[in-house]
Amino acid sequence: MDKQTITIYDVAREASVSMATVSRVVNGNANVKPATRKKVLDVIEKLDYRPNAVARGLASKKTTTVGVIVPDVTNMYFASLARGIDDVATMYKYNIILTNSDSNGEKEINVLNTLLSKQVDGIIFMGNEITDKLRDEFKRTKTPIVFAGSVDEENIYARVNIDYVAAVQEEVKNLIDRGNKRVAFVCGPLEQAINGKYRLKGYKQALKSAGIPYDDKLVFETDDTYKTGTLLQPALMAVNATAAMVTDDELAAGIMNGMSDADVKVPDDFEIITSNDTKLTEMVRPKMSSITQPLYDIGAVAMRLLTKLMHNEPVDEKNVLLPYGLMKRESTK
Amino acid sequence: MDKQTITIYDVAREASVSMATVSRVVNGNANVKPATRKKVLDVIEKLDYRPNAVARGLASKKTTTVGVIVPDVTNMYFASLARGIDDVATMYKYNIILTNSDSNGEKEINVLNTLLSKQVDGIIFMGNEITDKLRDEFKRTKTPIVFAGSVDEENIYARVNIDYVAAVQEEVKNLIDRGNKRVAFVCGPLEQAINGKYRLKGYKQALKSAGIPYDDKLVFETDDTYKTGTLLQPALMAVNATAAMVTDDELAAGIMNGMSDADVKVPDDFEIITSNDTKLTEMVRPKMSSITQPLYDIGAVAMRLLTKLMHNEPVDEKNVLLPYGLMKRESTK
DNA sequence: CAGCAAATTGAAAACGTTTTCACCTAAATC
DNA sequence: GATTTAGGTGAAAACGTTTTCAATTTGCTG
Repeated sequence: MDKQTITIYDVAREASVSMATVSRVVNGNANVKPATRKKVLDVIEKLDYRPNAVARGLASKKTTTVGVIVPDVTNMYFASLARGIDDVATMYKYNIILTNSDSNGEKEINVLNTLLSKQVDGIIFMGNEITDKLRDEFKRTKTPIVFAGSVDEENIYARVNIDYVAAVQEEVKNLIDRGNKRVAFVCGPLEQAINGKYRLKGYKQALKSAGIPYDDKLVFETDDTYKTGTLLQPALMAVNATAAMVTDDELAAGIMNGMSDADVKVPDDFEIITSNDTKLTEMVRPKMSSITQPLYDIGAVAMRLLTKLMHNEPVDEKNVLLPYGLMKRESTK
Repeated sequence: MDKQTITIYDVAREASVSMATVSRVVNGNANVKPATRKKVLDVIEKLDYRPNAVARGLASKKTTTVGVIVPDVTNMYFASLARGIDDVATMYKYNIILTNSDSNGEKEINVLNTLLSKQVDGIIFMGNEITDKLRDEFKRTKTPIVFAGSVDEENIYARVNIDYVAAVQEEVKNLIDRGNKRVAFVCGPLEQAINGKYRLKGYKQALKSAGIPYDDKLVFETDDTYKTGTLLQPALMAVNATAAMVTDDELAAGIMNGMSDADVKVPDDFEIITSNDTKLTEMVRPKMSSITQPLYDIGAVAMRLLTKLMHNEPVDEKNVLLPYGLMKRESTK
């Protein structure tokens, strides 16, 4: 007894109808007489027939599978998006092939190509540094692509984000209004547009509005890890920063713990605001104030958008911006 | 111009060879003359031919895709396993279809069936309560299945875990040796064998060795969430517990923060040990002492095991136990 | 240089569906 | 009751590969 030996043909024979008819009842096609529908259904039940999705995919050119490219599921930010994606994918009868890219351009290209060879019906991409080579690969395919929590400066692809510029600007303004003259900006790689072009822009705008000159000594480009954060305290002190706007929660947690370990009191001596509002913000002490993002929803909306694209439905706005908020907790005064 | 219109047939024609030969070079079959191999390769390059994995799957009955059933990727424990799985899957040229089950029996069955209909070559299952119905579904298929971080009491399926009984026993013994007479056991659902049969057993054994009678008032069955943990302080105090062995890191973090918020000092007034050693343990203050588990490796080894099963290679031991450790941090004396 | 084994190729049959037509029936129209 | 019309149905052709088997070529052996 092999894997799955009962085919549509067996059902057809047993029910004395054609394969076409079996296919119709399996697919809920209306044009089949109730009596024969029942007959076929009974045989399907009796034989325990399960349609082979691969054969179906070949014949119909639809796999009901979408590819999801994510830097690292182990990062709670992305895990939350992924969960939102999977939930609405399931809702629409799709499955997701999940791949970790480590934000590595070469891996991203490889993974994209294997996803395409597997004939996924659509792709959701997360990752913020889109190299020219990757962009070229994107352009080669007709398969719909949407970005989740990732910007597209060239305004080609559908994407869902929050307004990073405005959010950072607002938070940095608050920091300045509270008397901080030297606010550090601690971020992931500046090559990533989300940091280098958007968040940094918000930071600069806030400074400008407040009449504070931009000082690049206050900008700390990191690799977004907790560990790196824990090591940053001396450098931050060295430039006399009294607050930091941080672009990643784990990184921010690292900074905060580094401060505490060096007996710098948060928020009294140093204020910290983070950006992703993962559950980490609540678990850490003091709890971290954060820009709030609807993480799950970003994924969910991205997937919903993708279903529209896959079904050739019109989408009114390619650049969807979900509302953000500002959550004051205990790492700010 | 559609999705991907260049087929193996086009390549064959252009290179004036048969489809069979093209198939051979694509699959690296040795039996093809170097000259014609080069000719074919050139045409492939020129036409930018990409094999259609779906057609390939239908013809070969191998999809190079495995299904992964996980309670929730958003939980760092499972995210880490998933990462390990994906990395070795990639290494062996497999992709993973990732599905969240919320540990819901019905969802697990649905998801299993759609994975099977998609003809995955293997399945990795995470989740600890295996209902009879689910077990029946498992039995219906010849597709190899391995459990990751999940026990199989019936000893049917390959699985990779740590020795939960021994680990818990050891840690609880330490707690007792340090003078704690009343050690609470705070766990997820006891229906889950990993809690109800393994960890609880370790807890009981430790008590017994120390000559302490088992008191079920000290056993707290929860839903494994952070939030629930934060609410547990009063109940724990009410039964005069002075320490707790906790089965989930987020849950433990909740308990610890709940204690701190109620001015119960950890570890001086209350000791806490957790079980999964996710990076959360280091981020929280005080840092949590934990049983250490090689999370990534559990996933990686499970996937490696699955490749063996899929290739019909012999596996020496179906029940693989990876080494655990005990990491003292700051939540214990 | 005949004879045979090994290496290289191609034709065609799977693989298990969906989908396009054409055909047939039974109901509806006049 | 002849003529449409629409609903049901089946035959067979896709879909793009792999794989089997036989045919052809090539290379050796003596």
